[in-house]
Amino acid sequence: MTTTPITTAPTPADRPVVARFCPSPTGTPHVGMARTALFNWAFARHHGGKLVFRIEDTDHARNTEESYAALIDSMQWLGLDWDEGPLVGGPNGPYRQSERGEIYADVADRLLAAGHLYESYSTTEEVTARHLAAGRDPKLGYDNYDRDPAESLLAAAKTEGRPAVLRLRMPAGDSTFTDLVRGSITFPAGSVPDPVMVRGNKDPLYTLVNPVDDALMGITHVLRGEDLLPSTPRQIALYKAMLEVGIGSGVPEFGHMPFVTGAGNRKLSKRDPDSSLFHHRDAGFIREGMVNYLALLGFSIGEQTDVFSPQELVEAFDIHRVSSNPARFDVKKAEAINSSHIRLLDPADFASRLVPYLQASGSLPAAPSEADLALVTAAAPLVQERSNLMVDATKMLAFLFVSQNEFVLDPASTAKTLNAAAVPIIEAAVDSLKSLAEFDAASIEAALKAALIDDLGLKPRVAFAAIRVAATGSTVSPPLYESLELLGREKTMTRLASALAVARASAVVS
RNA sequence: GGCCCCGUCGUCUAGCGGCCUAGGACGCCGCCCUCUCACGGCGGUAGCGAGGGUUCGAAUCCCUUCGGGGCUACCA
Repeated sequence: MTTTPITTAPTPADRPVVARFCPSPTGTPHVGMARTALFNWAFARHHGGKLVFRIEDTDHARNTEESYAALIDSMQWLGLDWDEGPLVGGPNGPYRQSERGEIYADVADRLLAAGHLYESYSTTEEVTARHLAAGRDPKLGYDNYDRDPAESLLAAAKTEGRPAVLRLRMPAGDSTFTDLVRGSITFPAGSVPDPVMVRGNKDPLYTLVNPVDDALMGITHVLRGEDLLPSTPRQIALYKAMLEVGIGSGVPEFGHMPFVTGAGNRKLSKRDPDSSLFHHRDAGFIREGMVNYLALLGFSIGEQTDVFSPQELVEAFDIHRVSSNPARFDVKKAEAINSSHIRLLDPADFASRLVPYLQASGSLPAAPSEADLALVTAAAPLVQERSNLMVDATKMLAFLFVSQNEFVLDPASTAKTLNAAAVPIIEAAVDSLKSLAEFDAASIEAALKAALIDDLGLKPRVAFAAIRVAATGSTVSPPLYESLELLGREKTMTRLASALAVARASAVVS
């Protein structure tokens, strides 16, 4: 038996990069999946190549249209555009495998005719029985028994009416290839059994369909999760077989990216909310923050830099610099990165991105008025640098949008500040504010300081705490004077009056 | 069990034989700033899994070992 090493050919300079992202539409988009999409996108864009977006929906039992829509949504949200695929089409479509059945059947026929595929009638039980009988480990997997079956056995199986699966005849010898992120990897001869390519019911499997499409779509680089690393030898073998029957133009290069893990060192479970991309979007991650953090999971742009834009990522991306060890998804760090990006936003941009979050939290109606939007624009700068997540901003701004009868005082804040000692403070504040000529931040500041700091001799932090809770409902709020200005004189006076009542009541009780 | 991958602060990483008494970031702990909360500034905490080699010199190269993970389907 001769040894024929399987090696990926180096990409010729005249072969433009064509990367691809090919998820299965099952469940809700996972952050690990998003990271894979991001790296393929960054790789393609960095090299001025193409990104093919393909939907691997051959498993009819698990695929859903909802999940398909979510996939598109997540790509669009992250700003990862593709050159071929759903919505944009392309010369090698369709891009949903469920619509490519005839192509796979044709390829399988040609491979079968050429002898690269063969009919296999062995059942799992029969394979196990043979291993046991020969004193081998029954977990060894398929034994390649049907490669060259005696005519009689084949005929017997056929007359029994047993359906045959189609298996790929793996070449002899070690499988060696150079992984773009891990370097040279060798699978010893005999460690990869002949894999099933087509089911007994004629349905093509992922094992066939994925390389077939990559070949037909001219994919030059396959960047995917390391869980697929063990399937690489059989895929390379399939590529070579296809080449012999005139399908495709070469074996792509492979790069296997490390897992994104959760707590412990376990794979981020689908049930863990941190695994859900949209969970984070709903919590207030902005696109730039998520892209940046996802990129940090296995890639670093430089020794002292960890905040960068999608564009900077594209410019710097180098698949050879991708780390080969798994990365934990750390929400704290992700939020810190996100907050940096929120601060980097142009104020007007920040304000407009705030609108949907304000709508989701109920502060704004589905169709906000001009006045509503003007208030958002005016208020946004007060919270832009105070927010790690967009929802932080909505929480701090809610007091501006809530009507007086829906306005509620935070119990803990109220207990701490709206007590007997607050009565003279609020009374003085009311007096100083009611006759103010201009109700703007500067005037409010001057009036409040004169009345509370100078006249009552209070420390600022105790003087303003009661006013803050009275107006915003909480001890945590945007800056006070600006908040009052935006609230307006009328609402401010109303809230001060009702807070005064609360303070007096608490004084009576105590 | 077999095959494969991985192993630097708690976490993500820089490091690709001397620039390392190991750098950055997040977290955490102090202090400063301050109308709250943040921002910002300053300082601190903490790491090369272990054992052998190779070398004048090893976080960096080799071997072993231990640990973690993946694959081992007529799922993808």
